[in-house]
Amino acid sequence: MNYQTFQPHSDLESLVSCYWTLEIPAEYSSERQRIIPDGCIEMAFILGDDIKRYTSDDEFILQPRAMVLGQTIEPFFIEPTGYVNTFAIRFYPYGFANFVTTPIKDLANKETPIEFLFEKNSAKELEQKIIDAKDSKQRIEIIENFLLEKMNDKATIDTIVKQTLDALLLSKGTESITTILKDDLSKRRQLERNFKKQIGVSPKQLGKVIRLQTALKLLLNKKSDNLTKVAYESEYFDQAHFTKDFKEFTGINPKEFLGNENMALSTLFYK
DNA sequence: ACGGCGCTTGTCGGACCATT
DNA sequence: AATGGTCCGACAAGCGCCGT
Repeated sequence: MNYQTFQPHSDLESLVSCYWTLEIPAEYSSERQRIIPDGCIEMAFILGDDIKRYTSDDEFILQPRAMVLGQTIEPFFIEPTGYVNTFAIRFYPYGFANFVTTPIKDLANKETPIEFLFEKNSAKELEQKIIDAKDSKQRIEIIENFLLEKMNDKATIDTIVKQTLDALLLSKGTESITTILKDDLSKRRQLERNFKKQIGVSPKQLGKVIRLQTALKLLLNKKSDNLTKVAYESEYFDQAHFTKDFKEFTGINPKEFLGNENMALSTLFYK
């Protein structure tokens, strides 16, 4: 297995978290993988064999080979059908709205082929270029040119949305929306509307995702002492509330997660 | 498009419980 | 004593709708 991340061009670094590639030979390719919401929007190009995404226990779809995966607020499962080779762009929560006119909320909880988001020919052309490129370095160049060009006719992000988002990130998802708005309570309705449109989920939901991610990082990196401690450090009211949120976003409870889950991928992604 | 009203729905603190 | 969990009421967030 070979997982690599790359830093974006400085003009894009406020919008793009990173580029990443994952390659797994068919003979090592693994069983079902649990994907946990992390607040980011990804654009991914499948360069290897198809990848399934389960829509229920025993039903699945094949993911589009050039797609955008919007905000998710519940766990889901994917499974390689053979050789895995993926190139992807990880956007910050607010990052992707700058490149498309589609409301981001329409992308939530599913994959959208890129030809639905960009002018059809340019999407096709982009996909082909990415496929033909000889290495990640070239792919990054291609995608950066594409994005930088799109940014020129941009719909830039709302200031209230950005402020709220910054506050959420800073407080690791613990600050209440009302507190963030403080004196500007008149903006509440507007914030709700714009946040959903530009980020894809409501402010509170993103806050919860961020808070859980904080806890998850603690669990994975520190090897964690006990769950109570992790809960308090991530500012959950107590361990019981932590478990409840954990289950909501991951589908399992913390102990199961630490115990028997194949955490290879999760660990990779939450450095 | 914005701000505001008010109803519905969701969240969280807190108390408490069963299992190990 | 630690852990994973339930339930409830108060309050926060979400949302349709309406006037500007």
